[in-house]
Amino acid sequence: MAAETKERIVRAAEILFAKEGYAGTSLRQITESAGVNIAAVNYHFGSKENLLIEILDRVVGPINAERLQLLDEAQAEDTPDITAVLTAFLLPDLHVLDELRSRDPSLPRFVARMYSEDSELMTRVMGRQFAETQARFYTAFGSALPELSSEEMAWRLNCIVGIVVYLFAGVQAPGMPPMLGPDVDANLARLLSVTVTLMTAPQPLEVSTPI
Amino acid sequence: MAAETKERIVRAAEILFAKEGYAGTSLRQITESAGVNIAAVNYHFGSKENLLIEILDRVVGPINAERLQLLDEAQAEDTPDITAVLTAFLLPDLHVLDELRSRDPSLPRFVARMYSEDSELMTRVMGRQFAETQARFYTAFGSALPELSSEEMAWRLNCIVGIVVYLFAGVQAPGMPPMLGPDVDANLARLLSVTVTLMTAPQPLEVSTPI
DNA sequence: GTCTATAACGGGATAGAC
DNA sequence: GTCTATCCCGTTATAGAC
Repeated sequence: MAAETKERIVRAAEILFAKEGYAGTSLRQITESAGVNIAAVNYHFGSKENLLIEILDRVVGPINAERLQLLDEAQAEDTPDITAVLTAFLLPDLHVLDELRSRDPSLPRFVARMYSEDSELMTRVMGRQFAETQARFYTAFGSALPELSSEEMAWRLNCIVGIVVYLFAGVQAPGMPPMLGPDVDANLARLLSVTVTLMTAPQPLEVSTPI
Repeated sequence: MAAETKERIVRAAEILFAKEGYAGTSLRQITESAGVNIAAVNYHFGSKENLLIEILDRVVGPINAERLQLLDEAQAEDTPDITAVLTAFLLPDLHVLDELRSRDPSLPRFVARMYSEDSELMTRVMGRQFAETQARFYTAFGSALPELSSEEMAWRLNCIVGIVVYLFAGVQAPGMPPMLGPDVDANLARLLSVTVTLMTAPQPLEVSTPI
């Protein structure tokens, strides 16, 4: 029963963390929602913080793994163009988002929350997860967009990360349809149409500083 | 001393909320950091939640006020083009971001946090603040981009909001320069170059659904 | 391996003196 | 308007029975 109890805790905790935040969720809520004893979290994970780390790794890990795999495939034959590199970057996000959403509609927000939480813990986990991926993609984007300064390229890539994080946040203005539909391919196409344009926009002129 | 004590509490609390989140900040932290008595929050604001609402209003209110004013000015003579409307939309963000940053480097993150917190409270405050602004800008963007479907227009505008929220979050990859420099005009120019391109990208084709 | 019970502590809020 | 003292509750974590 050990494995099942652990799983029940993880499934309950990730939803609660997504809805209420890490600090806003108590072990009582988690264990009650999971239908396990209140002592089970500390028995199986050692502490509330270790539970969060496990959940973070489970969510972020697959994104990076698929990103690197898609980039490998795109680079197998020749230098991929910007659409191919962006697809390798974005598609894993949409897959994970879809998987999270299918488990619980509020679950994707968990990822967005990680980005606006500044704690030492988040920086550590996210940094460890994203280090390799970042270097690989910076190089790939640089090859696909040789005319762009690397600084501007990184800046625009950050804009795209902002858009993706916002998708995960699932912010929905009243009366507006959700930003993502049920079809992953359609979502990707729409996202590519703006992000490809964004990355290939002409390099802006330096603004002259007044005297 | 009443007014000063209230101010001291607000200034201390907004920084702590930005750094640790609402749930992650205790009244003891706030009052200690403000150098006031622990009972002062409940005396001046009634509750911790009312304190948050006051801080939220103070941050979000000026953004909307300036947005509407700039839009009024842009619409005074004739129908403004997309750059003018986007400037009215984005410049107030950069102003507030700059003002927050000058008070404390971690303060802008407070705004980003509001977007990823899903609580009933956030939805209520943000909804009340943004309702009028949203309607006015949807119309203005529609006039500036008549060839775009209103649904696609709203979708892209959401992408821009995502970028702006990410700017407020101040996420900074290791070894990368911050996304915003000290000069507001330069920041605006850079932001406009990608957002104008994003909004004026050709309308994507509908993805045909396979049988 | 899982439970109950409880320890040890910190949380928000308030009563009442000054 | 500001303080001290305290209430009452929920928090994480653990000890020990089963």
